[in-house]
Amino acid sequence: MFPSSTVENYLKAAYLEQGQLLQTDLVPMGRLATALGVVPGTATTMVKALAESGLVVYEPYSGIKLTTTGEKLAVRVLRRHRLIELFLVQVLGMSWADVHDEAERLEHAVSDMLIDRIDQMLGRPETDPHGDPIPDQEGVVKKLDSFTLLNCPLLVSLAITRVSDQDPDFLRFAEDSLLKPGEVIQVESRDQHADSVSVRTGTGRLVTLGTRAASKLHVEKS
Amino acid sequence: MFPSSTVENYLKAAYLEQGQLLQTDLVPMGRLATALGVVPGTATTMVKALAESGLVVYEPYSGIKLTTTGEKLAVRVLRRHRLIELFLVQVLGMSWADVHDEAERLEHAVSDMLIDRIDQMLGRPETDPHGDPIPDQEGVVKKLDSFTLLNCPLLVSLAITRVSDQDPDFLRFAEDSLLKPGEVIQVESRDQHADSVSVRTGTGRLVTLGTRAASKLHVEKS
DNA sequence: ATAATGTATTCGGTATATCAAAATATAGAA
DNA sequence: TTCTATATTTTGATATACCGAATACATTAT
Repeated sequence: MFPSSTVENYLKAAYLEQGQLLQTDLVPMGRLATALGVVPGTATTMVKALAESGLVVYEPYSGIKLTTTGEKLAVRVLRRHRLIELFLVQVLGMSWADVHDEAERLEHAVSDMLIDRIDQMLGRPETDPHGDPIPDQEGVVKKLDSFTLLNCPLLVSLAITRVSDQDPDFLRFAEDSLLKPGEVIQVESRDQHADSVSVRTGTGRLVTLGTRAASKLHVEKS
Repeated sequence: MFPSSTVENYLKAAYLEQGQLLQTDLVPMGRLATALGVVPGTATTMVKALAESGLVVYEPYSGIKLTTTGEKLAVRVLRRHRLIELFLVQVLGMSWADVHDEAERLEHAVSDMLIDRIDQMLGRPETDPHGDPIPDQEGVVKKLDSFTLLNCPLLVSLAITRVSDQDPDFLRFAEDSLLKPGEVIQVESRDQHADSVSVRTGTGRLVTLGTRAASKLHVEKS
């Protein structure tokens, strides 16, 4: 059968969590439950059903890992989500700060036919409004961006490529500070003890960010 | 709370059925169940819940009627549905034959904000691709069209205003026969015994329809 | 090695939405 | 009026997805 919205959300969450794991390759239950906004017990129950359907591998007390099938489905959901986000910004003129929530619901409702049409209309784009890569029809995801404001070289011209946070308030702040993808900036200095990073924006304004925020801004040499 | 997709579908179906009742003003359970593709027992259970929530008035063994609240909700769903259909045709270039099913899912996923943007982008349209009226923001539905091919005058120039069937195959047939909304035609003759109606299309071609099909084509003097 | 801590799992329940089949009501025919 | 056909309701189950609280496990600190 067709995966329910809930199943799609579990797979998507597992995929995204998997992408930012450090040591192991298993996503622990707690992470998954938090990401989905459910209590751990619910995640356990659901994950067992997903394992039953061959979408994840479940190691009790350790965590889960997507199977090839599960990953394919997750990537397709991500493709829909990101194409919709870009469509909403480019065609409907919505703010990049608001498109995430809208896409969160639409991603489960659009047909493959419609998504392909949108993809075509947008010219087969490679990234969404936040700079996240859009998987292609075959499910291939371009893995790029090496630097964040925390580990990039100082005093060289850099272009923002990605802002990895979906909170509308943070996104509006980034927009107002000229830190949207595409903007050119330069990191002036980092202060280990102050836990901060100072950035010179395109207009010459100096913005100081905490490392938490700085780690969300990805750049490449420009 | 917010109505579920299912509740929205029940209200929408009730509204549409209510609109084509003849004698009574109560939609019988059977009609509702058929429209929704569920067994009668399911409809009964659900309708009791809807009555509990004050969305319908339920008369056991007779049928249901939407309350003011229920009707408002139904009309809002219909507004979303029809605006989406038109958007898919006008902006995404989809065929009018295919947009119904797509809209059927999207209508439950779009926000009011997005719908208003779409409405604005389309120039506050009054009808969808099938000629059905689009309720405005306040929920006012323009009730028009008086004639169908079954009761319109013969041998006068008429414009198709509405095609009241959502079956893609029928819609494709109508399109191919130049019987889409906007097309100008003329009814040549009706034959009671043959159960048929003969129509001269814009190109001078003669198309003969059964009364069942003819009743789905609405016209106005042009 | 054992206790304490934090994470996971299990268990008993709930809400929503559905079906199949049995029971019952209504309306029309005999 | 009684019978019968049709429509409706009731009943008992099922599937999905969730919560809260009790329990079990694993790891870390003592």
